[in-house]
Amino acid sequence: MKKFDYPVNHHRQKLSRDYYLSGDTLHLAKNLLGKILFTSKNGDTTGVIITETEAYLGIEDRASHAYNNRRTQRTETMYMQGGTVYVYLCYGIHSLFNIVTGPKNIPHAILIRGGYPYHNKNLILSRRNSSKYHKNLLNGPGKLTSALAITLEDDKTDLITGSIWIEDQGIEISPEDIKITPRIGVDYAGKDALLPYRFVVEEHLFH
DNA sequence: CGTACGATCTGCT
DNA sequence: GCAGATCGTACGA
Repeated sequence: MKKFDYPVNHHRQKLSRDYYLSGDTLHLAKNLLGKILFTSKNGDTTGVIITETEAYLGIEDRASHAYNNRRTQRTETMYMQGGTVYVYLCYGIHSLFNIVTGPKNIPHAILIRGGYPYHNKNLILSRRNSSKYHKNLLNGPGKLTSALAITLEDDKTDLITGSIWIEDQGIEISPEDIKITPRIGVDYAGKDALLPYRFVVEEHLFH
């Protein structure tokens, strides 16, 4: 069993506006693997290592909410500047957490689909109604938001100034440890359903 | 207005 | 492995 070697000296480095403004959403989706996603709720801060992402490439991507330049009350968030949080309700139950990327009016987003406990593990466990870590604890976008107490009210939060943010704490994921697959649950997207826009850290790195 | 359905999870079999 | 939960959103009448 291989255990990931965390950096000893935490050099807390919150990701900047410029990071999210990059127009290369596929690169960002890969680069976000290993970064730490934090939320602060009622004075409690929790953080998870991002281990799974999916890219949604705006108006030309049939799987994207913003396909064909669709602008509605819900999708308006996707047209905000990079570094904005996009949360929407899925299946009537789950709040899914996305990061808007690129400049204003380019509605790209990255769905965060999985993580590994990093900070305040006890609160993460209790929010997930679990007594100990197991491999299915945070392996899904709804589980992740549950663990971090992210709700629809967090939609439009700014990752630079708000109570949700992402840090680089020096965890590097090498390309050979990233599995690339089609996205999950987008069968309706026709040929775009097969695009290799899902990025998953090999499971053996964390447990 | 009415209705169909979803970037899912859980519990039960 | 599968059904049921559960409600906001999108879109058409």
